[in-house]
Amino acid sequence: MKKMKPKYMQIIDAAVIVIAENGYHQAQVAKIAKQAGVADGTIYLYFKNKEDILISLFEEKMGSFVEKIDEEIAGKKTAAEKLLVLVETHFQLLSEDHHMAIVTQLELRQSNKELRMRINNVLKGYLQVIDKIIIEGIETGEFSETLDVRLVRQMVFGTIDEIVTSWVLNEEKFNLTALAPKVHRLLINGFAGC
Amino acid sequence: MKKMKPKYMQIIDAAVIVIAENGYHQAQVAKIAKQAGVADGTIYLYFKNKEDILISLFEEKMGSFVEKIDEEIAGKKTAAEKLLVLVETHFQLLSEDHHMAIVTQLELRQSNKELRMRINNVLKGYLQVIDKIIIEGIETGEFSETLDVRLVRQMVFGTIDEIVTSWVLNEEKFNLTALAPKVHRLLINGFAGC
Amino acid sequence: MKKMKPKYMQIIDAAVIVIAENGYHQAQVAKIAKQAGVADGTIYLYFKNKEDILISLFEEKMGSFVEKIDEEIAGKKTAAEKLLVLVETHFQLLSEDHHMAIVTQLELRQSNKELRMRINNVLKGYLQVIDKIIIEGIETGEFSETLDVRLVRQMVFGTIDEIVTSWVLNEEKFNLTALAPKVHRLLINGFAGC
Amino acid sequence: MKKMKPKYMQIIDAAVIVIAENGYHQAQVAKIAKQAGVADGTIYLYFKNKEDILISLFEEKMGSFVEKIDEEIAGKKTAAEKLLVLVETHFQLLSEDHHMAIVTQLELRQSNKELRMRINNVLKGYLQVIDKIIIEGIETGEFSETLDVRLVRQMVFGTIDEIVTSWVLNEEKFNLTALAPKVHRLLINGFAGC
DNA sequence: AATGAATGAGTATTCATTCAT
DNA sequence: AATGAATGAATACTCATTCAT
Repeated sequence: MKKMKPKYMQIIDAAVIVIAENGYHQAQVAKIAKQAGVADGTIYLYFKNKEDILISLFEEKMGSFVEKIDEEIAGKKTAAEKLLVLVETHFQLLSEDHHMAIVTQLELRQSNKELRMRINNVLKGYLQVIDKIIIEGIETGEFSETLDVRLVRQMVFGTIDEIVTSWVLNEEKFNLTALAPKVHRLLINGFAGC
Repeated sequence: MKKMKPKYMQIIDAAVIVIAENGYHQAQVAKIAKQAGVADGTIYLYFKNKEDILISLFEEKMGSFVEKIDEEIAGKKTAAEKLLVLVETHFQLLSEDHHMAIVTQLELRQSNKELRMRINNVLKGYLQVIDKIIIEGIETGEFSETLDVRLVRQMVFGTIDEIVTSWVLNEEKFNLTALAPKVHRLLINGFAGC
Repeated sequence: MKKMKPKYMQIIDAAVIVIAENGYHQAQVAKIAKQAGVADGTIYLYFKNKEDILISLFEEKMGSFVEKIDEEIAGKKTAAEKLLVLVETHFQLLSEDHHMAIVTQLELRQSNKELRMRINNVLKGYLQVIDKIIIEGIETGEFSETLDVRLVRQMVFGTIDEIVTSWVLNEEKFNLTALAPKVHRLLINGFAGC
Repeated sequence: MKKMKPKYMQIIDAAVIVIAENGYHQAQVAKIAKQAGVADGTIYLYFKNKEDILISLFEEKMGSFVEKIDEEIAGKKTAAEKLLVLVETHFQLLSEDHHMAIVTQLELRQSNKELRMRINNVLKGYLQVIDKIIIEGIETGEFSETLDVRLVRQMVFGTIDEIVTSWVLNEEKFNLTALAPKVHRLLINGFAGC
């Protein structure tokens, strides 16, 4: 399995650094190879092409992202609590990884439509985690039983994503994680705050 | 004033079509010129460079977008009503303009960071419209007085944007405008639906 | 006769200024037109094309250059004296016209081979003045009767031209005209200075 | 050291041929690459940009030019003899290399001012060879002790250059090398031929 | 497995010239 | 005579990918 070979992750980590520091359009394969300490051609022993590096990067990172969130959620009882932990952990993980925050929120979005659709596919694993929480909340009666799960998921993800992007664009000047409870309350209660 | 010259809008409209149909990275100046029915060089009588076409495109379209939403909102009394109209009109306008929907939700996001920051600047006008509604709602007591305006705005915009993008990615298979009331209810009342 | 029309010289004078101040390759027709205070299209009522402006420029300026030198030489008796006056006047006229010095020594040499051959043709009038002095000197016995007129003319012109070019490249920091007697002595007596 | 790689000189030699045969402004990079038998992109592995090819071309060729002249001069005793050999070798080397003659006398002068000043810099090595001869001649008493070295050098170079250019413009119809003794005598003795 | 030299397709922009008014 | 908006041909350079070693 190629993922076991040390150079596989070495190249992916190099890609994150190069993209974060140079921007998507300045992240040439040669630069990634240099950062990874391998020859240009070596890249192609581990990845089909440049796009494959980016997809794999997203898959690997998003995979462990979802794993960590799953772990954190596991112990929580109510759906509301789980949602809070999801928002908190999402904010926390990106706060801790400056490079990944830039790459996911800004740089990877410059990829072409096709690549973005494949990235969206990877994202589905995360969206399912959100869906599960919503469905659980509806079933336990915590959330309104009339909720449209897809719409709610889009509200949750859209809100979180917009806030994180804004935080990155503002050069991460404020404490993102601290916002989690307020965001959670907004999502649960809406404007009314009933 | 350059905007009065017919070829100015002619080129911008051509750019929208070419970008929507070919994708951002396949939207060569020559293609835009051909679509607009002018010579390549004529483009440069009206725009400084290619980037200037894209900025101008966004300014012109976003300008009339905000204008139309402002008009629709004008007659409404409550902040909640205004918010509904905003969501409705936002959905409506993009539903009516297939090409612009693709361009704003998918293609223009592939532009480089600098261009995107300039686009964000144009977007501010729209965000201020949202802010005004929120502030009005707080002042009239419709909305909770503890709301963090920025966060709320990010929830509103992030939610709308995510829904529209998802609609475009799904090839506009469902009726977007019809979702407005449900989205509005979600934003106002949250999951609880009190 | 087109040369009588005021705009003809107006455009030529504008070309000298534009070329001197912007360089040959930055001297666009539009810039010359603007400097001359006419529309771009008007240029083509007086000149066949851009090259024709440059040829005409050189013809007009070189014409009056030769005329003035002829006048100065007229009164002199010996060939040696005439040669001194020629060098002196050549230096003097270019010292007085900063723009023309730059245009003739640096900028016009960047034109293509064909244009340069046509310019060389115009130059022949000047070279004949030199030839006449040499021939007269040989006939009066002032100069060696074994002189190869063409070679001597090339030495005279090559020397003068190299000195003027060097003076322009040095940003005209020294008094060019003051060099004339030394240059004259060198040409007449060579290194030996017998 | 890049100069050791065979393709470096291969490209430079191709550039000389392409420029000589097509003219400076028709010497596209693609043409040079084709003539050199390499891909367009390969050019940029050896040269920073097109201008760098031209500078390097001049440096390499002028370097060996000066070397050869230095070698020829080495065995000669008097300054006058050395001057003769310099003129002779200068004429000889350009007679032997039709392409370089065209390139140095006609084509390279069409480059822009900045490139020309960098070329002038390379030329300084040659001018110093001339200077050394003049200074030596003054010190040994062969030449007048009142000579202005810079002026004399300009006379020598200006004369040689003008003669060679004229020879190239006349399509090299006469024997250039055979002129050396006459040119030498002219420079040494001037018109008087004492 | 690893290398890195070589490849070659692809594109924004300028500017001399024209011609309808 | 004069205008100036419109034209469209022409070109250096980058970088993902390959393949001989």
